[in-house]
Amino acid sequence: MQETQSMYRNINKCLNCKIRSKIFCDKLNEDCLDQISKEVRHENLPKGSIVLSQNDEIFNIFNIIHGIIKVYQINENGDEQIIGFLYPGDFFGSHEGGRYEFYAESITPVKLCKIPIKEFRKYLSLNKELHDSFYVAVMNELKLARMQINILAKYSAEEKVLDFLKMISMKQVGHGQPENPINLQMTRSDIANYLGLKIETVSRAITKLRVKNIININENGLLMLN
Amino acid sequence: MQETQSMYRNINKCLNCKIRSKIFCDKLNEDCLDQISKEVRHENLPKGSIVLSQNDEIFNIFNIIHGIIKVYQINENGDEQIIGFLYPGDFFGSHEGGRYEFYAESITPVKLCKIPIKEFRKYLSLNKELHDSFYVAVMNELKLARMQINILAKYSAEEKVLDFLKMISMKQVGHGQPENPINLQMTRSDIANYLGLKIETVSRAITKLRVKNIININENGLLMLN
DNA sequence: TACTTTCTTTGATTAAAATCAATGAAATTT
DNA sequence: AAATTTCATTGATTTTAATCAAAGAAAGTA
Repeated sequence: MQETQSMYRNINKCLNCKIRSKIFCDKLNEDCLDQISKEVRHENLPKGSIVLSQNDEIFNIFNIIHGIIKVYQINENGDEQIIGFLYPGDFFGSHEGGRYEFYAESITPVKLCKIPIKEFRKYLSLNKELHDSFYVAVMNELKLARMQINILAKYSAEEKVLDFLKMISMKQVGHGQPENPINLQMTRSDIANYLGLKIETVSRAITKLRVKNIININENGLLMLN
Repeated sequence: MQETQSMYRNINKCLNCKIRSKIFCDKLNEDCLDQISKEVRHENLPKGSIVLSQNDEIFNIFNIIHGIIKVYQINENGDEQIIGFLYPGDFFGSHEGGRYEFYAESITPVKLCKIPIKEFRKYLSLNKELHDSFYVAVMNELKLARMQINILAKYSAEEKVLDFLKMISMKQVGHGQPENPINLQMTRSDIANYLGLKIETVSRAITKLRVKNIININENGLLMLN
């Protein structure tokens, strides 16, 4: 971690950030960007890192620069419930009440942009466009949650799995990847948990979808939506 | 609808509103309240009224003063998916993108407070506390969506139904009702839809919970959580 | 490379929910 | 009040997913 960075480098960190256009950062002018650049840290973390924990006090919010994060809650029975998979350009960590409401864990190596919430709030109150843009990001979280509800309420395992694959494909497109092949970085166990199914059921559903030629495995062993 | 109202009546409409403390309105000072009172309309609607429709342009946001609203989306297959039940003190109708993302339909007679979004936005930008409070309300929606995800991902129908009953009980408490008995205003069909189950399964789950003495029916035929 | 360990798939069996069907209760309409 | 419609419960059967079990594939470690 380089604590001493030139003004020039600070500007560059945010100005040339490859996810800048995906998130509220594009609402900051160069002056602002220079200011906030000084507060922001880029962190590289290996697969399996817990970035933040449910009930911990909120000190930072995060943007994903690359890699995938799984987000889960521990429910009243002590069970893990995955509530989302986050991709480059997604942000996470902001909540009312001062404490994180879920765990965030990397399922691939990740590069994160870590913004101290205190600093961020300052810019929020100064910059109306940023405020609005942040609101859009929260609304997007809500949209995703409702997408998951619509998937979970489906009756058949096959439908759930197919919808899941379509959603991941969409996510890929969202950060500039092609819609096919589908890069399933999460384990069957994670998919099963997300969908309220068992591992074996997910596996069988994928096999059935393949037999029906709704999906297929390409020459590189990667999943394709037909 | 009385279009001519005295200043005095306007102030009273919001100042003495019984849900004022439940929602962002309590962040408005008397001057503000007087201003916004002129814009706000109270509407009484019978059971079964569609208050707003998915994809319609957003002109108003709503607070529930009394009664219950069910919120649902029509998914890509044309199926209805209920994503929430709203109670007095809940607000709905605000979305990014300028169009409502769901239908809102009364399942009891309701009294609503209807606020033109244009006016509301004006106050949002003038009043930082209101802005923050509104953000809290949106975060609360997100929390509820995640609660539904946690319920839907449960494996057994019995668990889903029990969690649903607990949630409704909590909702009642939230607007000043006792936690028991549970007033299930929605039909079995609505509950089943919300939980991703069939009507018969919901009915059987309730029977099983009663046999296990986890719930019981009191002398007035009302459901009690034990 | 060989050896673990973890992850994934498939099969057989059991358990649970959907479906089909009928009846009963409640609410609404006439 | 009677008739109709809607809603809720229960039973029998079928379908689906969970569970139990084992083997094969992939990834990580010694």
